[in-house]
Amino acid sequence: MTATAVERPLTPAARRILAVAGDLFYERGIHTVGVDLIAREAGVTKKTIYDRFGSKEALVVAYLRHRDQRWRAFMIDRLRRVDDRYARVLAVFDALEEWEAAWDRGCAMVNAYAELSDPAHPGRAVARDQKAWTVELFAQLLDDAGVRGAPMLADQLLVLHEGAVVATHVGGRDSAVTVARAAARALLAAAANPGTSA
Amino acid sequence: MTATAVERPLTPAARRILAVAGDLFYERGIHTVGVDLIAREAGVTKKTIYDRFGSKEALVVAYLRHRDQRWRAFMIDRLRRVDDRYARVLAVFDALEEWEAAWDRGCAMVNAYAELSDPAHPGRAVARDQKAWTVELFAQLLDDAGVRGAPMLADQLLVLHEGAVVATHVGGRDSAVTVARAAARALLAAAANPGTSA
DNA sequence: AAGTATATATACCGGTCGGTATACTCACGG
DNA sequence: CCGTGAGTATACCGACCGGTATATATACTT
Repeated sequence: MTATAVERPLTPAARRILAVAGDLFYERGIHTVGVDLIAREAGVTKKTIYDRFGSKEALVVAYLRHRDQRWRAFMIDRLRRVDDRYARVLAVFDALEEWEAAWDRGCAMVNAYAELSDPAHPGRAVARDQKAWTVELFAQLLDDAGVRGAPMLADQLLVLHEGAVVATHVGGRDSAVTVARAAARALLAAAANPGTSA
Repeated sequence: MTATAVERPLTPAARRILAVAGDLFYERGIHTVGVDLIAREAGVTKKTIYDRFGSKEALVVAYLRHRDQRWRAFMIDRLRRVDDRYARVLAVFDALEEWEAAWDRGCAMVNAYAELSDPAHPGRAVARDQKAWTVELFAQLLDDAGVRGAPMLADQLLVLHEGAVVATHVGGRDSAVTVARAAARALLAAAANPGTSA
């Protein structure tokens, strides 16, 4: 009963803290940003941070969750605009391209995984959940499009999705999302029209 | 002339430092590992570290370079064992699977990119170079296999390669390399036997 | 009017950060 | 025999780390 705290709405100061911490964590990394800096930038004292979030670790988890929610909401919104169920599968890559253009430091979940080396850190579960959600999204979209009998395809699309982000930022390959979408289109076509190959 | 230092062989202490720092940086992350810890674990004083490497940043770069060299040598060795030029393209994923089984923290280059938020940090160039080398490797293998006229394919294989690593570790999807190899096989077959699809 | 929640300001804690300074030992090569 | 390179030991530096303590002000509820 007491284990799961009630989701109370954030106080104004807490919202400011989360916004500032989100920007700083994403842009400069979790370890390099101290709570003193967050307090200063948010116009808040350290005590307020600890009163609202309890610890830096909890603040990091809140940051990752918030970021994950934004990403999911963005993706759902973009997919809703696409009528054709078949095209909607590939529209994930259009949305990714748009998202990528707005952020220059890659995937916050992947970056957090890299920084949080302790397997027990709760932030890792947030990152893992996002990837599970994404592969489930692909599976759902494929099912909606009537593409069945290709059990690996949703996982393949996840791999293309994650690889596109890494290739863009770490590899500096600007067209990686386009490249990934072309691969996705080919795999999707092969699964939708079986028998065209030996 | 004086800009590029001569590659002098590492002293025994320097080798120990690099080995220990490599393990610690990879396993726990660059920021969480201090030079005091490296000195202690390597049985060396801090002064020796700074005498040999000059700064922590330079030590990080040496770590990334060393790691990159190991990876390239491993890949080249594994590919040399495969006679068939066509199969050799997919053998990259077999080698990756073997490599992945030996390391539990994903790609050191991707992790370093996440930690080194300063775009000017020289470690970033090492990470980028590895991805450029990998895509060039794919392009060479495809050319050797006689697969031409698919200009995006090498980049697509890189995306699958990087995505497989992320999906494995961040996403916890154990079969991601297998999934990626299947996708690579399908894309390769389509490029090698054109005209089987509309 | 009292109590609670939210916030401020300021000072402090022990510990670690990357990096430097000083002094000493040892082995090797001219 | 003497200098040089490689190494150890130890102490120190200012800055920052995550986190806590204390005391005060304000605003909304009941």
